[in-house]
Amino acid sequence: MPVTIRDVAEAAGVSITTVSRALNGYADVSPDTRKRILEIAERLNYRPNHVARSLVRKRTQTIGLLVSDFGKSRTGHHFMFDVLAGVYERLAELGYDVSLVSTTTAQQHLVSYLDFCTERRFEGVIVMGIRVDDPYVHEVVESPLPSVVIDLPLLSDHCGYVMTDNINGAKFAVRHLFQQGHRHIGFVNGYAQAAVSADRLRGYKEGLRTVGLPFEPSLVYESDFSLAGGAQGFHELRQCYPDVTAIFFASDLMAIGGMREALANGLRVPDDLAVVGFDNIDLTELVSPTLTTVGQHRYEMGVTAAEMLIGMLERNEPPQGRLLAPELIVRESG
Amino acid sequence: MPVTIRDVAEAAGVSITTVSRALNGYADVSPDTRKRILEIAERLNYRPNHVARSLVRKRTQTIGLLVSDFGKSRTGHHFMFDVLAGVYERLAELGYDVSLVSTTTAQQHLVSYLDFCTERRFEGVIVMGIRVDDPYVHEVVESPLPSVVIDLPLLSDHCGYVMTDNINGAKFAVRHLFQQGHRHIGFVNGYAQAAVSADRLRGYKEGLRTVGLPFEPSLVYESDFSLAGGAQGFHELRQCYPDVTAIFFASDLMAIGGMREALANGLRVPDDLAVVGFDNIDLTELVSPTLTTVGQHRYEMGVTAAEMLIGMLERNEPPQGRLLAPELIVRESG
DNA sequence: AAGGATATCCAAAACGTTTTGGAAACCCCG
DNA sequence: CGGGGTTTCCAAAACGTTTTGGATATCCTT
Repeated sequence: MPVTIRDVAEAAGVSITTVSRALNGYADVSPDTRKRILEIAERLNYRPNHVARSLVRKRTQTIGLLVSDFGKSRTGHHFMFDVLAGVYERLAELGYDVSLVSTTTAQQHLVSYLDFCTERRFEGVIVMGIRVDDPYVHEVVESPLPSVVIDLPLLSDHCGYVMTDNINGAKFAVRHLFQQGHRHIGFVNGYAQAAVSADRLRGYKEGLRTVGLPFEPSLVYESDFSLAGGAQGFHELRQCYPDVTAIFFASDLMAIGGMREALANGLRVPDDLAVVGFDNIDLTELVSPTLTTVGQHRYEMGVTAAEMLIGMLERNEPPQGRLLAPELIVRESG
Repeated sequence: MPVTIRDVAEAAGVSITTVSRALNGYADVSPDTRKRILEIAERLNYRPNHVARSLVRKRTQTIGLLVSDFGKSRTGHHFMFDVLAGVYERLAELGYDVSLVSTTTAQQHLVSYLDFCTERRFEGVIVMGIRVDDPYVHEVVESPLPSVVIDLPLLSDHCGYVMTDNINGAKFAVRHLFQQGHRHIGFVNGYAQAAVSADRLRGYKEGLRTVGLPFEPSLVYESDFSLAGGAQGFHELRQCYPDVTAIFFASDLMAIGGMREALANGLRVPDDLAVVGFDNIDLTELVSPTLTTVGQHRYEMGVTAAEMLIGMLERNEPPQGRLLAPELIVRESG
C-alpha cells in the first residue's frame, strides 16, 4: 500500500538505483534529475522504509533501554524518568531510536534479555534500575552486546557504567555538617544490596577522617531507603548515642522520615538536629524545613550514558566507569 | 557475522523453507526433522532476524510512544512514568515492541511526527503529554495512523482517547466537602490550555448543583498547576471571599501550596480550611496533614490505552473515548 | 581524430526472512 | 495395480532498500 522507491523510480522514468542515490545525496546524479526525483518523491509523499534500509545496511540504529522492572519500581520514579529523558534525548540527537525493554517482559517470553536484543538487532543497550544481586547482571557484563549500566559499577570489555560519585557526595555532606559546627554526626544508610550504599558509607568514613573526627560504629545505622526506615534510624541513633546533633541520611526519603520523627519528638531542625539527605528529589523543596541534600544530576547521567555507548559503537572507544560529580544543596534543614 | 536461517538449513541438510516452518511450528514437517532442526538451531544459537521478518511480513509489531516534550516536562513525572509503565507492560504482554518518540526529536529532524512513524512502519501510536494548543494535535487526529491519546479528548476515525473522568472526580471532591459540612467551597483550577481544566471546572459546578449550593464565580480562581500558583489561589480566594471554609485544587501540587500558605497564615487544616487536591501523587502522603485527593489510575490508563490501540489494530474495533473512574482518597486535610 | 577522463545512469546482487505453489514419496483402498 | 489422499519437503518469489561493478555518453586534451 505505501509508496515505495520503485513507484518513485517509475514516475520519474529512472532506475531505483538513481532514486536511491538522489535521495541520499550521492554525487553521480545530475542536478536536474535529482531535482525532478525530489519533487516526485515529495509529490508522492514517499517515505523510505526504515526496516528495509536496516536490513540491507545491517544497522538498525536502535538501542535498547533496559529497565529492570517497570511495573514494580514505585520508588525511584523521579530518578528513572529523568535519566530516561536524558538517555532518550541524547540518543535521538545522535540519530538513534530507542526501544524499551523490561526484564519482566524478556522473562515472560522465555527468552533471555540478550536474545531479545539480538533478535531485534539492537546495536547497544543502556541498563537502569538493576541491582547487584540481579541475575541479569552476569548476562549484561559478559554479553558481547555493548552496554552501559547506570548506577552500578559494572565494567568489562563491552560494558561501561556511569554513576554519581557517591563517595564524594557523602564526604561533602559530612564536611558541610562539620563546618556548621557539628562534632557528632550520625549516618543512616540504605540497604546493603544497593551498590551505592557501600560507597556512601565509605564516603562518610572518609569525610570524618578528613575533618579529623573519629569514626564511631554506633553512629551508623543500616536502614532501607524508606520513609519509615528513616524514622527508625533516627530513633536508634538517638538512643545509642544521645549526643548526636546531626544525621546524614543516604536518601531524601529517609531524611524526611527522620526529620519528621525528630520534629514530632519536639526537636527543632536544624537547631537541635541537623539533617542532610541524598538525591535531591522534588520533595526536598516541599517539606518544612526544606531539606539540605546531596544532588545527583540525573538527566546528565542519561546523557553521559548515551554518549559513552555511542562512543563505543561509532568510535570504538573502550567502555569506562564514569563518575558524575554530586552537588551539595544547602537548604534549611542543616 | 550472526548465524542465519541458511546456516541452520545447511547444518541440518534441509531447505531454509523447512527450517522456517519447523521453527514457526507449522504442521508439514516430520517430528524427527523438526527435532533435529530445533537442536541444531539451539546449538548454533540461532536468533531469527526480527528486521527481516518485519520486512517480509509487513508488520513491525512496534508501536510508537509519543511523549510531547521529554526534556522539558518537569511536572507530571509521576503521571507520565506510571502511564508509560502501564502502556509498556501491556503492549509487551500483547507481543508488541514500543519505541520512544518525542516531538522535539521529530522537529529537529525536520520531519513531521507522522512521517517519523511512517518511515519506521510503526503500526500505531500512543500519545501523551500533549496539550490542546499543540500543533501536533491536528496531525494526530487526522492521520490515518491508528492512535490513542492520553488525557485529551481527541476522537476521529483512527484516533481514540482515554482519560480520567475529571468531571466526576471534581464532583466527588465537592460532594465530599459538602458532606463534611462545608457550604462555601472554593476552586483553584489549572491553566485553561490543559484539556482537563474545563472538565474539572464543569465537575465543580455540577457538584455544587447536585448538593444544592449556588455557583459563585468569585469562588473560582484560575491558576497554573504549580505550588506557587496554589498559594496564590488560596490568597485570592480568601481575599475575595473570606467565608470560604474549603478549597478544592485541580492538582495536588497546588493543593499543597495552598495548604502550606494557609498553615503559614495561622489557619488550621482541616479545621479552619479543608483542602482537597487532584492526582494522588506520592507527596500527598508525606505532607502534614496528609492530603485528601482525587486519585487517577495512572497505570490503568496506560493499560487501557494499549488495549484500545491493539483492539483497533487486530480486531478492527472502532476508536473510543474511554473515561476511567477516579477515586476519592480521604486523608487528613479535608 | 584518438584516447582518456568525467559525468550520469542502471542491472543485478544482496540483506534474512516468510510464503506460495507445487513435487516427490508414501500409504491406503478397492 | 491404479488412483486418490496424505505427508514431507523444496525452489523461487517477494519484501524495499543499498551497493557494486560496470555501461554509455559526453567532454577535454593533444
